[in-house]
Amino acid sequence: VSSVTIVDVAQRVGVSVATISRYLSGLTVRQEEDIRVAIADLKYRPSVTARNLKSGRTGTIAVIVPDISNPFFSAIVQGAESAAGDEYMVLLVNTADSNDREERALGKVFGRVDGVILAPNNEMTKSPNFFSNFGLPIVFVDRLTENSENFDSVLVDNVRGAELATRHLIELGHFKIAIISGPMETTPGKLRVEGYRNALKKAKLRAQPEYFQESDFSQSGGYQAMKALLNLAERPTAVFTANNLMTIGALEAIRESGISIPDDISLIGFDDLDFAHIIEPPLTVISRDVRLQGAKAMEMLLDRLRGNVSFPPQHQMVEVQMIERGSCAAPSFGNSHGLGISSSLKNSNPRSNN
Amino acid sequence: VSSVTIVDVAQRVGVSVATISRYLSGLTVRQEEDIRVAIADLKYRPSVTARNLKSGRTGTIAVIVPDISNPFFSAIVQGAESAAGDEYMVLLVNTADSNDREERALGKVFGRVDGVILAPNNEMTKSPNFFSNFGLPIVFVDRLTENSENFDSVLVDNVRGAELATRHLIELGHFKIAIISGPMETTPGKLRVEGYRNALKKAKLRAQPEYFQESDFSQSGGYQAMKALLNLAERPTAVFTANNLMTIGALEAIRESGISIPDDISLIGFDDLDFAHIIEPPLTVISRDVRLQGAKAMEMLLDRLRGNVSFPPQHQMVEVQMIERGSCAAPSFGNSHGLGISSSLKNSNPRSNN
DNA sequence: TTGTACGCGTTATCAT
DNA sequence: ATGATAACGCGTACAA
Repeated sequence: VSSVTIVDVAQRVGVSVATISRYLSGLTVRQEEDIRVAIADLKYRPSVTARNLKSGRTGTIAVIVPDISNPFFSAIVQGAESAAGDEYMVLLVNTADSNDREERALGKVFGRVDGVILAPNNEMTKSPNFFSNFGLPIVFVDRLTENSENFDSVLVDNVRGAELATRHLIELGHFKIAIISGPMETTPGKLRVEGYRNALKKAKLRAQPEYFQESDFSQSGGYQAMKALLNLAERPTAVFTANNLMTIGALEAIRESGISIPDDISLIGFDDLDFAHIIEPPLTVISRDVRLQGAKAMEMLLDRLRGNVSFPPQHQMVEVQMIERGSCAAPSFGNSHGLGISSSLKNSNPRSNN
Repeated sequence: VSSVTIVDVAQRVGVSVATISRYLSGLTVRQEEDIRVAIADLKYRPSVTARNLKSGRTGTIAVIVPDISNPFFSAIVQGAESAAGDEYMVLLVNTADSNDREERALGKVFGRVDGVILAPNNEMTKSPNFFSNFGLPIVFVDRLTENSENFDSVLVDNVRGAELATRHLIELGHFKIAIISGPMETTPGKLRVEGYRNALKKAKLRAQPEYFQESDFSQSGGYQAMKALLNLAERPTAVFTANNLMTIGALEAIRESGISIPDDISLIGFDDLDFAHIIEPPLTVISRDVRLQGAKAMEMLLDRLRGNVSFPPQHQMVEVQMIERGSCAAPSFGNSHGLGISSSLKNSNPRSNN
């Protein structure tokens, strides 16, 4: 676009292009001052593209996520961007939860970037193979794929987080504990169910199939799953929602049904919501530092890029913590199970609007 | 990275590089089949960088926003990304509300992108000059700068939105109406105040200085501003918060103070929140299609890029609409001040819900 | 310190 | 339809 090249500057000053190039690289040259003014005068800007071609590097890193509209992935992107520093910029791609789009995205970024931070749609994608072919550095964030153990990754402690949540409910006295889970073919989907089941097992509680709702990590999915749970003859007294969006959906369904948190049902979600402390009751959640997770992914990638390509794949984990607020309480046994009638009193409250 | 180039393929097949290049461009060549297998065999991938150098185009568009963690800007980015199509990818930059970083960002993206979508930090930045120097297509989104009328832009109808909100409060019977405004040096900050004042003027209401709180579009800013309003001797009966984040902050402050919405105070915000309908009471807001706005910006840019560089600067506007939910009601005069009885007849209608 | 000249991987022009 | 070759803009080894 700029059309004024290094030769224009050279001619203007009356030196060779090499001299200009050296000046640009910070080397000491004779006519520094003349060159400076010539550059300013001509409004010369070095061509990034030409430099890329020479150097073989692009100064760009791709961040590929399934759903930017999910605040979780926004935060990942934000963390990665902030950690990129002055040296690298981030190329953002949304795969819209489609494996097809994900693979095309990988094809599209190839050659434009020096590395990739990928949150794959699910574990079935063949992304790793793609990259092992070409030797592009890649780090997986939040989610893995088959064979991805050969690559760097930054996960969260999914199992522990889910166990923490479930145990909390158990300790409050619940035993009819449901889970609204993400897709079992995703890493967090699978592992959070594992944590849930671990906790039940340790408490010698049986994992009842009707309390397991596999959903899709979306708000509407969470809504429908919660609806289903509420329609059960013997509905759970507590539920663990496996991600932020589904927690919102579940909340919606609960609000709509007119039952109250935590009196009628306890709710705990994986990942905090920025309004969790504002609503009534404030939501108890399993939380983690998402931006940090994104930043760590970027840092691992930068390490690779800085030549330390040798060391074996690193697998980092971000800690979780439970933030107790007001959405979990001991179960009330007044109305509960026993004999099918349980839910008859539910429709006693005539809130129809909204 | 791939190190296998077009000449490798050419040698393998036994033709010249020109032939391979032609095959790649879709022209008909003799040994199509041989070439195909050679490419697959060698795992050859054309160098994007080399192509960029030749063509002078990068296939990339920069999207520069002040704060990706703000869901509003996330949605802008998302809209832009989705509208980019197969031809372009988006390079994301966060300026973290710093003019310095914004200008450095412009410098960094220069040469790497074919165009820019910019939401400037404020109207004081000299970004437009920067671009007019180099002739890089740019479209402003959501915010303008001085002299930016010479460039494409996609705004929202700020004045109308603010007027709508304020008028709604007036019609409910409020006359002690406060605004928590964004920075006056930003476009939405300035124009939403204008709309607020317009509405007051049309109703022959005086804009009282103590009811004007200039804040910074952040959650904590909204929180503090609302705190200040609540501490007033004669506190407002209604407040209009000029963006999403400040609405959240205001909500926090109100919750904390123990007064109730809408009985003690009415609240209406500019821009919807994804949990606005979940909380109690659900929030009345001025809403717009943010993703559409981002998508429009991208489309305008693509139009320019497709050669229609000639037509004069376009200034599009996205429509707003009010979504009435439950956070605004007629003022209750039980506890309040002296004798502004004027609007007493309005609270005869007990519309509280939805 | 400076200049010359080649190469980075492609595409496009010009002959053939 | 194909081949040779000159650009694209820059960095750098080499020689001076």
